[in-house]
Amino acid sequence: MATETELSKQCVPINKIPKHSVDWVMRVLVIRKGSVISYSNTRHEGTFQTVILVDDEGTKLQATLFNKHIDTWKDFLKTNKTYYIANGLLDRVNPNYTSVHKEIELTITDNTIIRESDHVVSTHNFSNGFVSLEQAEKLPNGAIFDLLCVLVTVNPIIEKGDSKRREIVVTNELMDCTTVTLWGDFALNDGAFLEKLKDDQPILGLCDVRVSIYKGIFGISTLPVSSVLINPIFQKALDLRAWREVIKAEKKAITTTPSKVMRKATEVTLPNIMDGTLADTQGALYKFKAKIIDILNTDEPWYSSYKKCHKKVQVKQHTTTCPNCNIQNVEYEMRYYLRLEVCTGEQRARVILFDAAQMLVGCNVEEYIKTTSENKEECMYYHRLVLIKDKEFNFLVRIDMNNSNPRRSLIAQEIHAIEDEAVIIMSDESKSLTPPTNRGKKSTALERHVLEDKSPIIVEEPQNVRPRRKRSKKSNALHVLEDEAPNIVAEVQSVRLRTKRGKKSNMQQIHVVGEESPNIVEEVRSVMPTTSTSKKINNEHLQIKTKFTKVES
DNA sequence: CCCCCCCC
Repeated sequence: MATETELSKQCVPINKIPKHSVDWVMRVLVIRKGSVISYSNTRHEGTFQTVILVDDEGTKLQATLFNKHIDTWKDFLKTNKTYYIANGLLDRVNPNYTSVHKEIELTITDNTIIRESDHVVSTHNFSNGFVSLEQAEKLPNGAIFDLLCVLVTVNPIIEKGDSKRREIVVTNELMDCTTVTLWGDFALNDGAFLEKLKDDQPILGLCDVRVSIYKGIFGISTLPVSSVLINPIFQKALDLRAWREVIKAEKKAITTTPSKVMRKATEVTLPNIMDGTLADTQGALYKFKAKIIDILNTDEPWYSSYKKCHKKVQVKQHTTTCPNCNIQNVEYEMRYYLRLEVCTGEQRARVILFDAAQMLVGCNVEEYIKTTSENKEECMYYHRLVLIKDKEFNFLVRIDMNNSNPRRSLIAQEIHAIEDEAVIIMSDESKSLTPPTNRGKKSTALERHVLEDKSPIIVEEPQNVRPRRKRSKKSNALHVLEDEAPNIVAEVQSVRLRTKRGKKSNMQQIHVVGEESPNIVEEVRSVMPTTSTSKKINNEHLQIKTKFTKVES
């Protein structure tokens, strides 16, 4: 048996292995180990298992184990660990199936040697391929890409016949929530694990997922070759995590940060809106700053709304009527209806908030009615509502043309305290999108898309929120390289290193996985910055963010 | 030696 050093010397990057060669050694990090799947077709029946590997160059390769090999290597090829693999069958990809590598895939044979390694596989190149949601949104339907995002919600699994799916909702600092549909194994296993973790709003690295546009709405789906990385530890992911920590420290719901529509809306002044100089385009949205000077219906900021037309229903004894639709016994629900008096200088206006009232109050209307009816004076939501008076807000409104009221009536679709936005909004949409490296890799059936950021408006690159590790003086070339690229250092590792003071850790994690024990949840928690650390990060982050200048959209 | 990618 070859020693680790010997194996190490023979190691070749995946893309440098000569075609048809059987004499090679690769060193790879496992980013996914799929479930064991049974199959039966006209030719064969049996079981197989798929593993996704990545090497130092960021090249991904799919490995398949069949039948007895699954059991042989059951304690090997574990997610987040590094292995030497030698003497596998490197075959051309089957064009009928998707693959993570455009040309080759690996089959584990009787001759295959697999050995666990202590080596830390660099995720530098691998992490370069990840794009943000706003970059992903520009991709055409069907494009395959790697995404970094923050998990917001996990919906229940839906099973229809043999098909299992589950929707999760993700976001990032500049995007609205986006739905990712997890299929099969991803819905069942990864989805269940994510559900446990969702309150921590983990950062997700979704590898080889696909753009899936339905009815014009941008969405994302997993493929059989996708991988789900939970809390990846490369720099891009840490940057996103730093943003999430800011939001958490501010005790804000990640979903109530200003939406993309809000950020992109044309900014006008309240007099502009009220004097009729703006084009009366139906449905046009305008953004303006104003101070709330009065809440006109503090007592009951809601109404009974017919579920179909949203107009107010009349409830008389046991019959409900929608005067608008002229129908009786209609189904209705309570809906916010908050009327505000706002002003900018001398200019006053009335603004109505329907569902947007939740952004001010902090809970849905049912919760609001319930808690205020129990004890209004002790209800935190009521207090929050009352406290909006005399504060300045950014409003996103549409002008209600159908109102019989001769005064223009403004309906707010979104509202955000200005003090809040100063913290959250960074460089707006122009935040420099770090151009992804041109990997140019293709999956078999579908073109793998690499975004070309032709003319990025570079405002200012954020500094690393985490201090770079000091360069070790006696380190060899590889170590220096790693020190210069802190994104390849596992956070789990760095946390341990900090506590263990210089003891070499054998951990190779590039992310926190959802494979097995519930201890992993604890692991995630332990990795989370402590309050003081996160405060520090926040401050640094904040300073960086406030340095950004706003650029016209 | 292979489930092929779905759905709202």
